Amino acid sequence: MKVAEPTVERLIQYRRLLERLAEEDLPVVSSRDIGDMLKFKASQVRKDLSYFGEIGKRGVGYNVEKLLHHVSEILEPTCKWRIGMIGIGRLGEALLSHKAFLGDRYEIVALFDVGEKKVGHEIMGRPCFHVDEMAEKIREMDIELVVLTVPKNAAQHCVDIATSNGKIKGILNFSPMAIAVPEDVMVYSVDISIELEKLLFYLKHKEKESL
Amino acid sequence: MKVAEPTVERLIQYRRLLERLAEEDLPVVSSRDIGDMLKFKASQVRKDLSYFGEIGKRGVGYNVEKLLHHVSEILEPTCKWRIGMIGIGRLGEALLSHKAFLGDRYEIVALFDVGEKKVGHEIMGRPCFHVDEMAEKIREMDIELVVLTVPKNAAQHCVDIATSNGKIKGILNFSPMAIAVPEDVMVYSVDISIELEKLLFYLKHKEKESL
DNA sequence: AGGTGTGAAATCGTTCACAGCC
DNA sequence: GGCTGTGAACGATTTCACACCT
Repeated sequence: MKVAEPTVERLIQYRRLLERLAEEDLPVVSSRDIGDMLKFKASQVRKDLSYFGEIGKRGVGYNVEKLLHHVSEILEPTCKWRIGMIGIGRLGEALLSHKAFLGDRYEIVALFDVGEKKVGHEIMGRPCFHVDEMAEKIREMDIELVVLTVPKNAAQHCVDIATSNGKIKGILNFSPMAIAVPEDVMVYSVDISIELEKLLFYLKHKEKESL
Repeated sequence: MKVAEPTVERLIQYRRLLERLAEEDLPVVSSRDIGDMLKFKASQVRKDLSYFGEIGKRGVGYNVEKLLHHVSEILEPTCKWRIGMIGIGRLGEALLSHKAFLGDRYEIVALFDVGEKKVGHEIMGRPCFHVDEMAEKIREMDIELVVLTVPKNAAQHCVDIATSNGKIKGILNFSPMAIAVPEDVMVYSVDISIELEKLLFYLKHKEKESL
């Protein structure tokens, strides 16, 4: 079954919200409640949730526990992913301790860098290897996913090494580069300056309008 | 003139690419070249670029300098934005030194936190104030934009204080929360775990398919 | 009454295909 | 021949509107 990307994005947010609501022991929510809290239209919420079967009760709403279970099921990965992080600068270190990477559906098992102060040491409990050993370690350690937090000049080089032995299935790219990868590797990018610049652009336009 | 969000996103990437090409003294590029480098369809590139006037030469391509100037003009803010950063944890510090915030179109002029070790000190050259002083400092220092890098429990509270005096026009939110803001405040969010989870979701689905 | 599930309509964004210019 | 600019076709996503259930 094919699921549209905006839908997946919202499902992830539903799960997050539902986890909170479940903790607060709220028994039911309506699509309108969810929409208000997450800033989506109620009809959008209903469409998303009905996509995987009828789960709500007409006239009542959705049972929080049941819905959470349902949504989690949809999102749950089949296995625990082993992740390598390339580039342990400030951003890399920040991400290492970031909640996003503390889930139990994945684990950062190895770090890669080129700095003498890092290679050969443990950083926040994970071993750090030299980028030159990366292909080897990826194979040895069964790493299928990498998080890329290197400066833009190094990005493509690191990607080439990482993907060279065909083990890597996905890359989460924090560098501001459009990286080239083999066909079967999936890339998602988080580009901080794009979001900042978008905000600036639309702020400018709103100002113009209101003159 | 209204510009679609995906278009703005691409324009930002065109500018980035063109800056590089200009440095390399490349005189002209075609829509196909640009598309290949950024992974967009050539027709998409042409549509985006023609949206603001005819700027290319048929049979030749686009003059790099001229196009860069043109695109920059479209994206250029009307003023230099003064930014406040709320929450100086690891992520905040990483962003402080991140290239995204080093541009000359904006400047982080103040930091806000609650930690004793930070408040009252300078961090990477910027003064850090207590969150309780935020409303006051925002007014005094003419801050119109905030970057929010606080834990999720603190997010809404900080947003409420920051927006309380109506000076703040935009928020770049790094916390995994749908924050509530006054109508005239624009919010963009960078949600790291959403991107990671999306990647995991589609990787799972690709695996299933290929069975 | 109140709230879900869902086809149909509307909106938004991308891609095609080709005329027109260099 | 090569490449842009653009209306028209297509595809994707959101929203509406209402039947149906409790």
